Amino acid sequence: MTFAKSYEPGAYESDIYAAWEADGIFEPTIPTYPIDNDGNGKDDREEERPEDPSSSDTLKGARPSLRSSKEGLPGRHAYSIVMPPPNANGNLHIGHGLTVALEDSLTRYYRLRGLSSWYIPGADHAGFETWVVYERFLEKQGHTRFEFSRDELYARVWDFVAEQRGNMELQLRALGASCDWDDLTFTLDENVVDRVYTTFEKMWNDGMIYRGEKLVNFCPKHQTAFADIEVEHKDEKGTLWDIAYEIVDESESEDSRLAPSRPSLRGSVAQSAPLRSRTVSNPLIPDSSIIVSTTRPETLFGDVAVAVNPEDERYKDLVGKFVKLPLTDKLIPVITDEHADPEYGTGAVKITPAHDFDDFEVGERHSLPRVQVISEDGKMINVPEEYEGLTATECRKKVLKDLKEQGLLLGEKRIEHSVAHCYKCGTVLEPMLKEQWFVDVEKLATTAMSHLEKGEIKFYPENKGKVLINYLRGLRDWNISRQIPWGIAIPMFRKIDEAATDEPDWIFDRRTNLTEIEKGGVRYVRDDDTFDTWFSSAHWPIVCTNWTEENFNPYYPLNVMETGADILFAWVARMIMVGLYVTGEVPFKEVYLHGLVLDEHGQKMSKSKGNVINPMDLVARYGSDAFRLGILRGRSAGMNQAFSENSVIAGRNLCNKLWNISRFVQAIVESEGDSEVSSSVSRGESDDSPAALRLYSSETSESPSYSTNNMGEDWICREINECLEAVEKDMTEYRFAEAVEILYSTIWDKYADWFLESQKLFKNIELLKETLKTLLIAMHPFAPFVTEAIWQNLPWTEGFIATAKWPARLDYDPISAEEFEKLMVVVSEVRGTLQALPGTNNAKKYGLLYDNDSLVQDNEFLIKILTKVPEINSLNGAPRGLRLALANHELYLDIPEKVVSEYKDALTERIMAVGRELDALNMRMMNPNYVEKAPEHLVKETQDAIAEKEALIARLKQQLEII
RNA sequence: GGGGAUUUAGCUCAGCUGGCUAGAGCGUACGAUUCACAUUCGUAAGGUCACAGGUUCAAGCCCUGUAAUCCCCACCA
Repeated sequence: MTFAKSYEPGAYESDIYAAWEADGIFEPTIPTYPIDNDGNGKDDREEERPEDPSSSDTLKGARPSLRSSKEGLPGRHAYSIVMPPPNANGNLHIGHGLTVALEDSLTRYYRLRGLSSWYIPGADHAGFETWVVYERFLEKQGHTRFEFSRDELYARVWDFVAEQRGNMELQLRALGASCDWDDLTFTLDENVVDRVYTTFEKMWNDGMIYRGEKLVNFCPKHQTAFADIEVEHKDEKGTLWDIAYEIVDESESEDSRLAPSRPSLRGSVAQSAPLRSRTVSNPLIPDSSIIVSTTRPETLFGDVAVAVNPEDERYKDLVGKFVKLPLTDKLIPVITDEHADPEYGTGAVKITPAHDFDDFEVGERHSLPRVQVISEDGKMINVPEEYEGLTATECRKKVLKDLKEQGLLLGEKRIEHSVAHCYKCGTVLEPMLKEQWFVDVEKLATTAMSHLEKGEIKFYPENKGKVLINYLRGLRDWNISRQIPWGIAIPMFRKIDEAATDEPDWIFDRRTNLTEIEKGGVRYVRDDDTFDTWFSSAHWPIVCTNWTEENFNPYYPLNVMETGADILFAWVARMIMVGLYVTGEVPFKEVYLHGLVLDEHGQKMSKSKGNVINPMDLVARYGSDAFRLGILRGRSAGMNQAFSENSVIAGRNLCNKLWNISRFVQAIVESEGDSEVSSSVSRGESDDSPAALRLYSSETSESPSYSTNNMGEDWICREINECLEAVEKDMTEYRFAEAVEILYSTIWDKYADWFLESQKLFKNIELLKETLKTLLIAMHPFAPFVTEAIWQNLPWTEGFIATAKWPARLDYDPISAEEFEKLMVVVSEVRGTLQALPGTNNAKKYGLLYDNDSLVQDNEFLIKILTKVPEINSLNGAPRGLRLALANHELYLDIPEKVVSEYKDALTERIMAVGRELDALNMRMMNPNYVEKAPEHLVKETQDAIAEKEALIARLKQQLEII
């Protein structure tokens, strides 16, 4: 293969990925194995943070003996990370692009560091999301869900998803995700379902699962309930109506008091007995009524009380009395409850436990019945005949009209209040009384909090740990039932043999493939609901790593959980709770949360705004590496940050630069190097040794294959070492953008602009090879394709760069490296001054004169090539030309006096600028406290700087006088 | 009401343990061009670090307060 003139990602990427995959280099190398009889296999693990492999002896040397009796089964050296499973049914969006860029960089980095890295891919059945898509699909075909049984629907969606699947996996490959595809976990895989059932059974046996009649947020369109977290609250304008409830004389109502009943678990429509109509006071006189305010008049039929605040003096006398529910004969009591806010409206509030979350709680406190008046399909039930069957909206109109006619509607006003909406279709959610399965979260949350408070999980950004604790503190019981067929069936069966009174009403059974089962002669029917997807997703680290009770698993807990900050509560919190519950360990040691990718103006991407960026489109145009580099740029943990094509273009340019650097080095090696020399760099790994084994090949302190011959060479070694150190630190701290930035500047500004330029003069073949190799490996986690493409093109590298060994530090002479910095200052000053001179193309016109300056004298050719001045000579005789503004050098540009005088203004400005700097330094030294209290080295630095600037000013002034 | 963030160059963002003469990319201006790369090279301009106090020898960074922007949770009869 040869190097084309520019890097064409499209020509390499898919072949490279296929080669990686064919060689199985993404597979982890450490197996799990049974725990010994003593059962404490886990405890032998040494506390090891692979995130910090730079500490010298972490990776090299002694293969950790996890158990002396189990040779060859290392317990560390494992690095595991799971992919938040993308929807199996969809395409990747920009968020997935970021996810892969982050996670794959980590995976590749730790793979290069020699850890057995396992990036476990997944696909999500995305219960509700996919269901919505499928239902729409059904509708288009003229069908509805009600034509099919639950099992039929499940089978149909399975096929539907199977058709779509694979697309997403191809896209992940295109992004370079170094996943082990054999271990892809689908959220409906058998092992997932098994594990979920096991957990559910355990919870059931532990008494943490209960079936409760509670109010749930119910979407009338999708016919399913949601968890609190899935509800979207929006502020909307609404109307608040004042309605008079007539007060009934206590004595009259004594006999027909509405008996408060205990809310039974099953009793949904404990309807009060209808009461005969009776004479009442004049409704038009407010004194005879109690006025309540409501935004939902149609639910008044479900009212079971009117509540006032216990402190509210206005209603003291009314408490315990009864009021007549308008449009009916029902009498309901006036009760006291803190919920009633004396400041709001009239201070009296109607209580409708079956249709309002607060009222539900009030009802619980006062043992009030729950009267459901709106059914799941949105029709009125349990209401007077003339309202029966109306939709809630129709009913509202009629109720208002009828109230008005009776003079009971006393007022209305427009208000703004927040309304719960379906996050998918925007329909207003109806609080609905339903029996659902709930998880009692108290124990789970308490345990999770205690582990979090002990700092067992490190969060990036740090504050999210506290946010999570705060959330867990107020967590309410978790509704895990969903009324959609596409999901994991809840393994609970209800008794249908009425006669079997001794048997429990509900039993746990795994045979969810059957709608009806028999056990002990009793027949049971399957609950048709499925699990909330977060209930199964909460097991993700457990199921992806194949964690079991029996085996020691070096990949659990995960090293890191990387996911979106927006699902901290929905997912991360639940993984922690369930992980602890199932395994007793936190499921991951660190959490990195990324924010949203916004458009270039900081706006959220949305289809309606038309500002959606498709990552695959950018990959197609600029290459996978360019995309990855671009999206990591300027990004930090937890922040919603803008993204634009420009950053991808910058990434593309870097890839091309790297390509051309390699092309150039390769050309030098070919033209100058002889084969004998080049063979000495190969480092003793035989060609046929599998990649996996090379991971553990001992790292030795081999003597370098090169020697440095000039200060530029020492300098680049030093710079590369610093770069490596920075990248290692940045990766440990998840500072991806910084890692990319230091690589960018090292490769471009230092390696190409200075070192390679100087190598046009001095060619150090071995050093060129070694430094290029080092930079390529360091760059590989972020730009896997171009580095591999180059690696494969270079004749002196072997195997895949993807499984290469993270480079060791380069040897160099630090004094010589420091000298090069001085030379750079000289070169920059020459360039800058030439630019500032009037006229163009100055570099080629004027030579450089030095007086008694060994740095310049010794590096004449190097300076010439870097500044492009035509000649460099010793100044023989009196100074002439333009003196350069360098404190420690006697350097002149050989310029005619006429041109020099034109430079006078620039020179004056220069002197002023240095003067300002000098003043600031002097101010500092004049402060006795500074001299006394600041660290000694700082004071000395200041003194040195003053001396230097004073000397410089003196020289420049001298120059000015000459002009 | 409770909680969490953000505010630094025209734009998007770094700035970690206080030592800064505040950085990068993009953009802008000027210049270059056979010799790896115009997806290039060189040079430069561009800053009241939101504001007001405080601590300190020293504050972009720490403390107090203010303003603006944003997110999450709860409530809104």
